[in-house]
Amino acid sequence: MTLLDVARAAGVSKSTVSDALQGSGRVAESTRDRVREVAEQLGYRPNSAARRLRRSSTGAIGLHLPQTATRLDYYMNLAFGAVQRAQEDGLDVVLLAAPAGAASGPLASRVDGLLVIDPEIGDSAVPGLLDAGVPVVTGERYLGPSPTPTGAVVCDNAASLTALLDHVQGRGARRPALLAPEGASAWAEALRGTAAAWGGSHGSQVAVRTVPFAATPADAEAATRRLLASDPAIDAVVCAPDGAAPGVLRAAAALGRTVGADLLVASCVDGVANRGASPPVTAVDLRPAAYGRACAELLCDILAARTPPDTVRRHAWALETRPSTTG
Amino acid sequence: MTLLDVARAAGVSKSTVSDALQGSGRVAESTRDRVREVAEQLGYRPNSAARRLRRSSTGAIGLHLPQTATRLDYYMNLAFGAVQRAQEDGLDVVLLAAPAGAASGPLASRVDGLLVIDPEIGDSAVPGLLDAGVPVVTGERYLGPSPTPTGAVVCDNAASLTALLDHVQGRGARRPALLAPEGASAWAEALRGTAAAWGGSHGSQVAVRTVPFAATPADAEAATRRLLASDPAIDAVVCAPDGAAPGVLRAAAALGRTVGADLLVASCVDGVANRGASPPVTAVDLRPAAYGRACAELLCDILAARTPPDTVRRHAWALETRPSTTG
DNA sequence: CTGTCGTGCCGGAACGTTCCGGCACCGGCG
DNA sequence: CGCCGGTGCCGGAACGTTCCGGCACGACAG
Repeated sequence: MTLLDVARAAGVSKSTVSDALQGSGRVAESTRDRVREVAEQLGYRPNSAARRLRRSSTGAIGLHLPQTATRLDYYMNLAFGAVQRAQEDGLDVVLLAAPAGAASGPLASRVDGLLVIDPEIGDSAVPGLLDAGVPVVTGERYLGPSPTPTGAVVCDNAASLTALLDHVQGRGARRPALLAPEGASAWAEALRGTAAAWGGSHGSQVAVRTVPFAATPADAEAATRRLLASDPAIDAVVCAPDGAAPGVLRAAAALGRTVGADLLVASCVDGVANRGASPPVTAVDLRPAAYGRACAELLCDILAARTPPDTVRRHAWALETRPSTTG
Repeated sequence: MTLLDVARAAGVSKSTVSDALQGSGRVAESTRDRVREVAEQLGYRPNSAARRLRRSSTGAIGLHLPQTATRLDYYMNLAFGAVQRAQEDGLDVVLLAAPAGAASGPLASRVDGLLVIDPEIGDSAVPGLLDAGVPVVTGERYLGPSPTPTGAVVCDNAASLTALLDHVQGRGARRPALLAPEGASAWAEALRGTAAAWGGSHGSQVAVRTVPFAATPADAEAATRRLLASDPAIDAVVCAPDGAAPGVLRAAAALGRTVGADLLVASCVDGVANRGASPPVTAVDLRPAAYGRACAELLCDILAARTPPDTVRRHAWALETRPSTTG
């Protein structure tokens, strides 16, 4: 079932069929309709390999997630959002594993563009991806040296953490603390900077402790115990990493604190762990599916030359207040 | 940088270059080495579109995950395992979102084969995938009508649940209960059946309650409260869904039970939620990354005609005993 | 009636690879 | 010396698409 078959059936040439179906070229409207109908009826499906060869595009984009992603449902949602958006432009999304360009073929001939989510300095695959010779969109900025400018979709982490701190202050907290992720990601940097700035402008220092980028509840529990032991006046804990807040709740319970009353708890990343906790935990909803969609959309726009390759867009977040801070 | 460029540089014809690099055809070993060297030095990368067109294969496989997967890090691990294995055969993995063959092109021209993980009867995308005209490997069996036989990698869920029940019995439990997932998946069916069988052969009925396929801790907590309220003699709870076991722990704590002592808790799916819980929860480790790898490997073998398309393989699990059952 | 222009369609050449048939060459045998 | 089989390499066709140049034809102005 090729273009030629359709052409024969419709009594026109393959060029006309191509033009008719593509919407390009000069084709009479009547012919176009007829061709479309014949193609539809014959169940014609363009051969993507031939199309890609001719157009010298691959019809696919690559998606790279942090190695730690294997733990976070956040990235799963993001991935599906990206797939949905890419699909609207007829693009496939191929999942990139650790040794990106190594074993398999060259990236450039396999994808038209790349989505690199939360690129960390320590991730050895990232430089190769940024330098693959295809347009790149990063989710959050890459803080390392970048050979070429890339597009990016960024969250205003400063604003969201500020909102969180303002919120707990509004609920009576006087000495908030932050469990910040380690690592040199844009996210980690922004949180630390914002905590310091907020402390400066509000007169009360924010106590900052470091936990792993992909902290487990156990990590958060241990960090919280140490934190509250060293400074019992802490009356609010903002736990940055996804899924770790339940650990804060456990530590609070163990230390006889009442979450929502004498200890407020919040998280910088919303997720099922926060919604399902007891009490449910106030969090910043980064809306991962929409975020993935936004990244894919930007890349599609860049590929279609609808926007310059170094475009930066913002992604909106929302504060979800729950009993862990509202009592 | 095409085959022709390499050919010119090496002073041979494009056919010879192709043969030399592919390892096919009759080429003198010396020529082969020289061509390889020239290609390497020139940084030649085969154009995948041209290759695919000529070979009429796409060089990619599709991966379909349950819609509920967006919650489970289990599937994320599985996906990465599959990607790694596929990469070893030079295949890309494209992520398939909900409306699989609808908006975008026809599946058959985009992928050489399909991985359909935990296919549920209720998933409307599944029949189309099974019927896409390419080899399919399912992770766990599909219980609905299948137009053509598919390959499958299965876990012995009966054996693993039996092992779990035997384990808690060995630790003194006399009245175990199961929080089984709803839905018509092979996994759900196997668990229910096994619970009934185990109860029959051990003289003590296993109490079975249904929770959502992708139950939250809150779901599990509520179910456990109802369970223990209706039957206080229950002394072990096996919680099937991934990530929900912490809810069982919360319910136990609220009802004054001591987990690991007068109430044993275990899960049918291991994950970070079990390892990081307090106390850590005994679980069946399905080794998702290895599982994904096994699925991809089977598909690769089928595509390479190394094994028949309806091959079924087993995947090994391991029981991880932790304080929630060992005290 | 002739020249010009625009519309609608077509033929053919690419895109880069694989693979088949065939040619030249060489050594061995009758 | 002529024939034959095998080895090593090559040319060309094909895969299915897109896109460019061009041709035929009708309309319209001069």
